[in-house]
Order: sequence, then structure tokens, then C-alpha cells
Amino acid sequence: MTKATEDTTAFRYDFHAVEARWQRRWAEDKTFRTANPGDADFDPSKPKFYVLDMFPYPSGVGLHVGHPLGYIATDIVARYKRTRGFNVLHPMGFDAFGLPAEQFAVEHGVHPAITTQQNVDNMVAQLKRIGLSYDWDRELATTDADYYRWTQWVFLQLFNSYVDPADGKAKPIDQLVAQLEAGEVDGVDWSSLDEAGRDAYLANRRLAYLAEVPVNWCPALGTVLANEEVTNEGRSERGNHPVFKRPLRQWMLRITAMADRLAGDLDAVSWPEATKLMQRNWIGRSEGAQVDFPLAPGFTGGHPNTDPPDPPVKPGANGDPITVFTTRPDTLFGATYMVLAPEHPLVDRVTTPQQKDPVNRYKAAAAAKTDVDRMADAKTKTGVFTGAFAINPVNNAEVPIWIADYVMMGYGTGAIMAVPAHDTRDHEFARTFDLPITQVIDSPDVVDIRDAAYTGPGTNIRSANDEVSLDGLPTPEAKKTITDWLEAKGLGKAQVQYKLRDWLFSRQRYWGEPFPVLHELDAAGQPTGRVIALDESELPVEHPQLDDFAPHATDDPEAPPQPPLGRAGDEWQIVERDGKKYRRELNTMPQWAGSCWYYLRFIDPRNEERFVGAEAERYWMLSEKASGGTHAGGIDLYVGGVEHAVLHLLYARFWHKVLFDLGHVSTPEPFGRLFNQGYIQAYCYRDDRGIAVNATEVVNADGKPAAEVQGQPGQRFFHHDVPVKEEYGKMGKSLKNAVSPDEVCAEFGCDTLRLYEMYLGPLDQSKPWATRDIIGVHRFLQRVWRNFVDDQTDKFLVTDDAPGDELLRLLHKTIARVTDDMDRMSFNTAIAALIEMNNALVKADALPRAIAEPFVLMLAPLAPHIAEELWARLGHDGSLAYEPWPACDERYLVEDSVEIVVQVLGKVRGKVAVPADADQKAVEAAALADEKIASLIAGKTVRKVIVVPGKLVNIVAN
RNA sequence: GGGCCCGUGGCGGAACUGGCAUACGCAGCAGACUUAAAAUCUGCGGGUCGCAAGACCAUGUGGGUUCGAAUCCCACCGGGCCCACCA
Repeated sequence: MTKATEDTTAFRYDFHAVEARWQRRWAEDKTFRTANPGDADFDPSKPKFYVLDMFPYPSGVGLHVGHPLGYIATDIVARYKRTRGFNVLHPMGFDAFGLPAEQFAVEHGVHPAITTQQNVDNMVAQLKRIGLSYDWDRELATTDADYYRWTQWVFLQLFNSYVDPADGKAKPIDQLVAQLEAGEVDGVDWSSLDEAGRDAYLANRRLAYLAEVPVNWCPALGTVLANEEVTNEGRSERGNHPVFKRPLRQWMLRITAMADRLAGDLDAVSWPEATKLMQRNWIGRSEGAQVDFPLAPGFTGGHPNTDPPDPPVKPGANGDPITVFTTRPDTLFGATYMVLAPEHPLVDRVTTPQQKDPVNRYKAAAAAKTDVDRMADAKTKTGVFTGAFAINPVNNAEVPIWIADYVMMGYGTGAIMAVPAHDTRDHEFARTFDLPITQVIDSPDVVDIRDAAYTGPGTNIRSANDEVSLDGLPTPEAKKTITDWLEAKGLGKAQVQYKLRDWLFSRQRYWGEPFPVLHELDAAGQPTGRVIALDESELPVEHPQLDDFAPHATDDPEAPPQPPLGRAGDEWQIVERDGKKYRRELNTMPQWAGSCWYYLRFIDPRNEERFVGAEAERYWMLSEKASGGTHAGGIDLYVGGVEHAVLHLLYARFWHKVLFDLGHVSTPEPFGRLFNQGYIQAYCYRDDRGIAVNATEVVNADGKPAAEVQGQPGQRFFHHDVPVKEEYGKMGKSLKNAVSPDEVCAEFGCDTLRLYEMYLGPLDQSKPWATRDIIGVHRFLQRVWRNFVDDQTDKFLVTDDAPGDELLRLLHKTIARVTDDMDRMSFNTAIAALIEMNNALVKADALPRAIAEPFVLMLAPLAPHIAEELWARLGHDGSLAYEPWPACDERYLVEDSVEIVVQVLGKVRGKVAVPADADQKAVEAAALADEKIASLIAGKTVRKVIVVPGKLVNIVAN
């Protein structure tokens, strides 16, 4: 702001002073403190509205303007809902465990608890500067011992429960033990099992269990990663380091036990369809059949059954048949060979002595392949014949058994029946190795089965044996017929299969929640393999004090993981109990853990007795007064980025369902309504080497800053005289195009920032940041101010005169528009409506109070600081935060006369004014009577006249 | 390779259920007030032709349905996102 400006407009809107004043008042008065049921100031007569942001990760670099987009939106909703008479719960906290905090701490040589706290403080200051109406008394961080105590408690719930296959519900494992002891579980002789056997049986059912599984081991990070944290290129999402598959004993969560409910219950929530779809695809439910292929005579003999009966290993590994999963049992007669995954446990047993060498070579090569290689090789099919044969159960044909890496051990049974005629991959494989291709589905779309597989539906041919015939049946019937037959013969059964895998739940990190479990040690101090859970009363398990909390990175993929907690002294690691020694679990939980239930803790964040108080949980999650009642209950509005469509949202739903089944929470779903906001994008500039340069230092050929001309065609850009190319991408540190909200607040104020971000476009779309455009909404606020306050004299301009009809019409039309826009979260159009109204007020002679007050109330959720200040100038004492939203008087919406568009053959040719209540005949007559229209249709035959009441008339004449 | 979404002025976008295409804002142009600039106010603004009234053409391209299509259907072109040898 120049000096001259200050001189000539002494009482211009001083947003700095106003914003600071109101932010201070809100904090001092605790304007946005939210009462819980049971509190003295709780009003039970109001309905509730729980509006939540996906809480942020407190990074060291602070926020850029892309981060608060969703926070501003939820804040507007929260403020709006308060004026609509809701008790609004609107909290904020921090997801503060995890790799970046730890890495930041390592880089700066400071304990992560300290850097995390600094980052949180910095972020809170940034958020408060935007004027967000959070109840800061409920602030929490997942790293608080008071918080992760209860994260550990939820883990104990998981560890101590199982999913009952009878009804798919999570139940305490004690119930299962009681049934086992009573002999009520078929096929299990509990009394004959020793302690180890019993532990193994229960571990195989617990929702949290230890298992030796092939995991993504990242030596450079010194930790294992979830599948979701590994990129397509086989590298770590954080840091882009190579990741190797290797078997390690890790904690797993049995999310697959809930797969069908996690998929099915998506129907009940109000989420973007695209997000539901992504989650459904991730769960990957497919229906088909399991079919047993016995080994051919000569290949069955002498396989000793060495596996313990329980836990069961992959079907097929135990006895003779190879079990496959197929979605196309109707093509069973076309199965001409079988394929096992190279890691399949049956491979060694079936391979003939002659084929041992090539098979072992292939297995070794497959094991050495990274995901990158596998991707690159996806086009060409490789494999090796095992020398063994199996029997196709429908026609007793002997089919060769191959191994190939196009079959994955991790999906289905790790074995397939290959139907080259009707599966593209099998077709490619059969062509490569010259295996027979037998067509069993006929359809007009089949061209030549030698050239390409036909994978669509059709009618079965060549599909009959002595007992069953599919010939002539269309695909759906054929599927059912053959599945029924297989089931009757004991050769197979209908089967639902999921892509979803169990969730790898441990990390070799310091900065995560310690597990509340102990490993039993023998007299020599070696683990016995027995794991016991701590009691609730022993929580929290806090971190040991370490000097060196850094992960031990290595380049050697074979090096064993070294959890940092292993560096703690025995006084932390070793626990004595009942005369026995135990070692604490040295892994920690992954970052997702804390975010799986934080929305519940916000409801009752200081409760020391329970993870959340029951009454408060029922009120905020279940209330029958929930707005609209259109969704499954839970949080009324949850806003965050789509990047969490499958990870956080799936994990949290899983935990919630377990807590629901165990009776700890009252809704089956946590997030009744989800909204995914778009990204803020920005122009960025790269030099010849493709390296991004600081966007603020880039100028065009005329020396103008890039921000003033960005996105315009024909511009050339330079960074310190070096030519750079303009690109467009997500705003952030890596593209060096981040704009800080602090800068915008300093120059224009946070009301302007809020309005600008919302005015950019629809909330769910990605859209470009353009600093150049901010001035537009800032001018709007200045103009609003000048309508109320003379900027030369500071005189308040609002009168107590009765408003004229025209202003009242304008007001109520605007109320109708803005109310509708607010309900739809269409904030860009709500702002446009307010700008239009304000522009009209500029031209009006006077601003009557009856117009001014509702205008301020409508502006308040969007630009709360200026609204509060004007409200105070209007003579009100307190905050307007809880003032009722202006009501629309429909009487002012009806016009006496309306303008009707007259079209001839669908083209607009004129307009006529008719009384608003004119009937169709009258409107038609008025249109035909119009001079211009009459001349246009002169000499033509009017074939038809379409009248849309209140809108238009279309005359069809030729 | 499979699935999903999106293409509207120089730019961001509006038009929710088919019914005045381009609201509102930025940038631009002209004018007022200023010594001047900033700020502010007023006005103009899709394209082509025309002095004008107006006519014609315009919502990625080409078809279709309809009295009427940015909106619905089909094909193509361009961009984005998700999954990816999932049997």
C-alpha cells in the first residue's frame, strides 16, 4: 500500500487491525468452544453437525495456499451450520508420527518430539491466522501419550478379537476360547492341543497377528513398507528408494476378514462415486469358483503331509489336488494346462527329477526380479514345464502343469487353470509354448481363436461329459450349472475372492506407536515364540529415551532389519512378570494407526477413563437429529484429498467396524458423508536440465514478473537470464511454486484469502492459483466496507429508513441464491451472488439497516472478520457467530410480470413481457402478437407452439 | 491393457433437473476525477460481415435424438486420475 493511498482514504478498511481484533476476541471469549452432552452449557434441543478436516501432517516447511483450501471450506460450513441452529463440532489436530518427522529430526539432530512440537506450533499459528473457527480446546496430536495410549488400546481390541465366520462380525477372542473349551467348534479337539498349538490356533484368527510374509523391505529407509507405500516402479513413495520383496516376521491386521462388509457398506455412505469405486476396486471382489484338479496318476504318490493341520496353508499344498480360483468356471472344458506361481508350495513336490534344474533356475530368476523388471516383462510370457500333469475334473484330460510368473502367489490360490481360448494371458502363453487352444464358447464376435482369445460371454460348445452338459447354455447359466455340478461332486464350490490383502502393520521406526505386547523369553533369553498382550492398565507404552533414534539404513537388501527400539536398554526392553522374562515388541505401528480413530477422540479428547465417552460418542456420531438423515450416520461432513481414497479411508473404516462390533461405537460407518476437494495447481518453470526454478524469480521477455503474465500464450520466460519453460502442476515444494498463506494474509488479509480460494471455482475441482486475480475479491471487500463506512470521514452510512421494494427484492433473491449455494457447498457462486448484490448496493441511494444486516450475516461464514466488524458497527454487542441465518421471504421472489423469450424454430428472435400468472394461451398469443415475430412467421404455417411457463415460447413454423 | 472423469471467451469460471450460452471476477479498452500515478467511479467487451438495424457462425471434432442440446446417445481427438499379468 502506498503512502498516498493512506493520505487520501484515511478510513479505508483496515483489515490488519480488524482481523487481529476479532481473532483475539474469538480466542478470549472461546466463541467456538463446543459443549458436550453433560456440560452445563450444552443445548440438547439442537441437532448436531460434525464437520471434520483430514488432519494434517505437521511438516517443517509449513503450509502453502493449497493446504487450507479444504479447511476454509469446512470452516464456512461450520459457521453456516451454527447460524442454522446446529450444535457444530469442528475440531483440528495433527497426525504427527511418521517418517518425515523422524527424518526431519535426524537431519537436524533434534529429538522428533521437539521438532514435532515446533512444527505443530508453527502450523497452529498459520491456521489461526486464517480465522478458522475450530474448537481449539479439542486440539490433539497422535504423538501425545494421552492419545496413543488409546491407539494402543484399540490395538489390544484387535489383538483380542476375531471375526466369526458365521456372521462376519468381530467378537472377543475369549468367546471363541470358551466355545473351543466346550467342544463346540467342529473339527477341533482343543483339549488335545498343547499351549503352543492353542496359541497358533488363536493367532490364526486374531485380527492382529504375527506372520512371516513377503514384505516390501526398503534398506535405504531401514524399514518395511505397506503395498500402498510402494510405487509402481517398485520404489518407496517417500524418498524414492528401491524396495525389495523378502519374507519377514511382521505384525499383520486381518482386514481381509471384513472385505465383504467393507465393500458392501459403501452403498450406505454418501461419498463421491469415484471414491467409492476406487475403494471397491481396491477391495477387488470377484465371484467365481474354486476347482480342485487332482494330480495325474504317477504324480500323486508319497507326498508326506508335514504341515500342521492348523493354521491351514494355501489349498493345494496339503493334499493331492491343486486348487484354483476362476471367474469363468463355464470355460472349464477349455482348460488345457495349469500354471502355478513360482513360489507355490506344491512346485517342488510335483516337479519331476528331469525338470528340477530348469524349474529351480526359473524360480531363482523370478525371485530376483524386482517389480520394475516384472512390469517391463509383462508383455512377454515366460515359464517352465514341471514335468507333472493334473486331471481336468470335468473331462479327465491330463493337462501339463507349468510354472510362470504371470501367476501371482498373492492372489487366489496362486494357481490357475489355463483356458487359452478365453483368456488373453493364457492365450499369449499358449502361443509362446505351443500349448493346445480349445474353444468352448461360441459367439458371433469370435473371429479366429488361433489369433486371439475371446473373453466375452457367449454360448458353450464342446462342454459336456456323461453327467453334465453346458452345450447351448449362455454364459451365466453355464457358470451356475457347472458350479452346482462341481459342488455336488465335491470337486469345487462357488467362491468369492478379494484382491485386498491383510495389512502389514509394523515398521522399524522410532517415531511411531510402540506395540502393547510382550515376547516371552526362555531361560537363555531367547524368544519362545509366545506373544502376550499387555493389560489396558499398563498403557501407554511410551518410547524409551534414546540418543540415536535414526533408522539404520543400508544398501544391502539382505541385511536384517534393526528396529531403533532395539537400541533401548534392558530396563525398557525387558519386562518381568510371574517369574518369567519378556522382551517388548521392538517394531512400531505405521503412520496410518493414529489417523484410524482420531475423529472419535475429538469427540471427548480429555477423557482419561475411556477412548471416548459413550454418551458424547452417541450424540456426535449417531444423533437422530442428524442433518437430513440421508447417510449412514457418523461424521456429517468429512473433507480431504482423493489421495486417501483407498488407504486412510479403508483402514479407518476397518477399525471402526471392529469397534462397532465390539460395542464401543454406535455406527457401522465412521464417515457418513465424504467430500474430496480438488488440488490447487500452479505454474512452474524448468530450465533445460528439467530442474524447477524459483517461480517468484521468473520474468518474461519484457522483464515483467511471471505471475502477471502466466498462462498467456506466446510468452517467453527467463530465470536470471536463463530461458525456462512454463509448466503447470500441483503446487508444492518440489516444483518451487508454493505460495504461503502468510504472504497473502499480510498483503490482502485472510478474509481475502478465504474468499479468493473459494471463488477460484468448484471445490471438488483442481484449479490454478493466480496471484494476479486476488485483487478482485479484495476490491469486493473494500467496496462492501465503503457501502457501510465513508472512507474519508469514517461516518457510518447505514440508515434506519424502510427499504424500498426494489432493494427488498434484491435482498430476498440473493438470500434464496446464497442459501441454496451454501447448502450445495457451491461457494464460488455464493460469492458471485453477494458481489452482484453489493454492486447493486453501490448504486443505491442509501443502505437501510433491514438490507445491511442480512447482507452482513450472509457474508459472515465466508469473510467472518469484516462481517463481525460491520456487525459491531451496526450496534450489536456480541459475535454474530450464532445469529440466525437470514430467512427468505418468498413474496419478494414473485414478479408481477416476466420476460418471456420467443423462439422461432429454436432460435431466439425476441422477448415479450407477460403477467407472471398468464396462462399458456395468453403467453402464446402475446408471442404471436409481437411485431417482429409476426413478420418472421408471415407467410409460413405455424405447425406447433411450445410454451414453457415463465421461460419461453418456441414457434415451429415453416 | 482395464476402469473412471473432464474439454465453454485472452484467463478462472457460470448456466443444478435439456429451455435467453458466456453470470461473477481477472486481464484489456475507453471515459471521469487527478499536475501525474495509484485508488475510486462510469461504460464497452465471443467471432465474422455491416455505418447501422441486423444477419450468420460459435461450448474439442464429426454424427444422432429433440420443437429446442454446453447438457442426452454414438464415434473420434485431446487432457487428467486410479488400477495394472487379479485368473
